[in-house]
Amino acid sequence: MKIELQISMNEALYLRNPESSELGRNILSHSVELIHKIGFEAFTFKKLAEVIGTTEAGIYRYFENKHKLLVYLTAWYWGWLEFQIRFQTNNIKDPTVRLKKVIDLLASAVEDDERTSHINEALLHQIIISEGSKAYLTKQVSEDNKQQFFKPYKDVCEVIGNIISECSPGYIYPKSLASTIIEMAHFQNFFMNNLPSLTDFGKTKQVTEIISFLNHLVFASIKKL
Amino acid sequence: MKIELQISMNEALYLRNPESSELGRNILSHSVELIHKIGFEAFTFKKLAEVIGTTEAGIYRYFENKHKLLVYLTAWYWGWLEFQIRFQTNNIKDPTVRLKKVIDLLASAVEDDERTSHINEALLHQIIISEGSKAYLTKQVSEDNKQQFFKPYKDVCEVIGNIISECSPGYIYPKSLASTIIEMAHFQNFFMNNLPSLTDFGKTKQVTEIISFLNHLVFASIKKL
DNA sequence: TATTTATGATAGTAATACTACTATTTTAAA
DNA sequence: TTTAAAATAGTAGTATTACTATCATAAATA
Repeated sequence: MKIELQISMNEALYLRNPESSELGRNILSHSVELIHKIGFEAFTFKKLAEVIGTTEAGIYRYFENKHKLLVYLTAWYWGWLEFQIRFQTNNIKDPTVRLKKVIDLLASAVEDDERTSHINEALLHQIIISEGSKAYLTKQVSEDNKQQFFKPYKDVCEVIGNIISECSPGYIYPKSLASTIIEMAHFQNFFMNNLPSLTDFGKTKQVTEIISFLNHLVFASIKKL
Repeated sequence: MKIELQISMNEALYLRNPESSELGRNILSHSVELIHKIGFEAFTFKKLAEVIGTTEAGIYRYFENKHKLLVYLTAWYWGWLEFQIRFQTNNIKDPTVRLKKVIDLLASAVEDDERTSHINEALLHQIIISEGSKAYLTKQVSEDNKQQFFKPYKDVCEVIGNIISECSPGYIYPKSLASTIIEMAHFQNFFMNNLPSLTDFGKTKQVTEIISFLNHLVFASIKKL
């Protein structure tokens, strides 16, 4: 039996639901590939339309502009990741074990998830690493936030913050520590591969080392002194 | 006596040295103001030229494009900050005290430095917080890195990494911890002001709380167990 | 004084980021 | 079954962006 995994998206992110038609799904899958290939700055709706074999205007019927599309893709990613976290930590009693599992999920290279047909999660994970922060590092961040565009990201942060608090009820920075490990899971990966002298993993370039670093950082922080 | 502070810049960052002429210094000072005001995405050389009262072509004689200008400004900032760190930690024996001072410098709101006439460090600090990562989160990061554009950033990271190692010679992630506190000094500030639920400082919005968080994070991490 | 150098003004091009309009197909109601 | 509404596709056009090139003039310097 094949189970389809549907992630419910904020309707203000699109003009027409891209999950609802062939063209829409093509926009999602090919935008992931194209952004991964040429980077978000060089990515345009015209180039995307050429790849898909449709017209620029066709893309604009689904997304207002490329910023909205990036926010859509990041929101999708965080929604998908929250599901992964809930699924993979389900039935694990010990919050410490759950927290370790979360760090694994955040930092590990993602494999393409068969349950979501059109989006390649492995490529999307790479995009989140190198382009993800651009979704909120803008002048419109507050307006976008009012429209709840970043809710999936904040939800993941909250879930992780809650596990941290479960591990260590007295720790007073659970949310900041959560956002720190989320961001660092990505930044240390980017640095390791592109600016290796900013990390201690430049020689081996192993994600497992990032995981060890993050585990040490987190468990040292929440330990009762 | 007024002492001028000159930061030596990588020559590949500009076409004509902006420190060498009135127009060049105007480009620097007004680009800081304009990027701060409208954000890097909306910032164009045409708008900058209008503000300064010159022409677009005039700006292009100094900088190849706005990306190079952003990289210039971030490199300038990190050069300036390294000087601040060396100056303010000079003659302090205890590496622990030095490390605390560094965290203060990274996270604190900057005041305009009288010794650098044209650049407003307070505004530049805000730009680094919200736009700084865009200098390296690009497809050209490796080429830019080969040209040493990020050396000032890496130097600051190395200085901090060395202090960490001095505090705790056995700690095996000094560089990654250094890049973590640098990035988090900025990201926690951005989150606190724009996406407060990602932090524990949303109520007071006090930079001192970020400093406490970072101090706890760092000293818990490097403590011998 | 001659000459390099910096700035200014104007124009032009290709690409980007859209919007508007028309044609066609699909669906759904009368 | 006819007809009208709705969705989709394609064409064309505009304003802005991101430059480049040219020429004139002013200032600095040799």
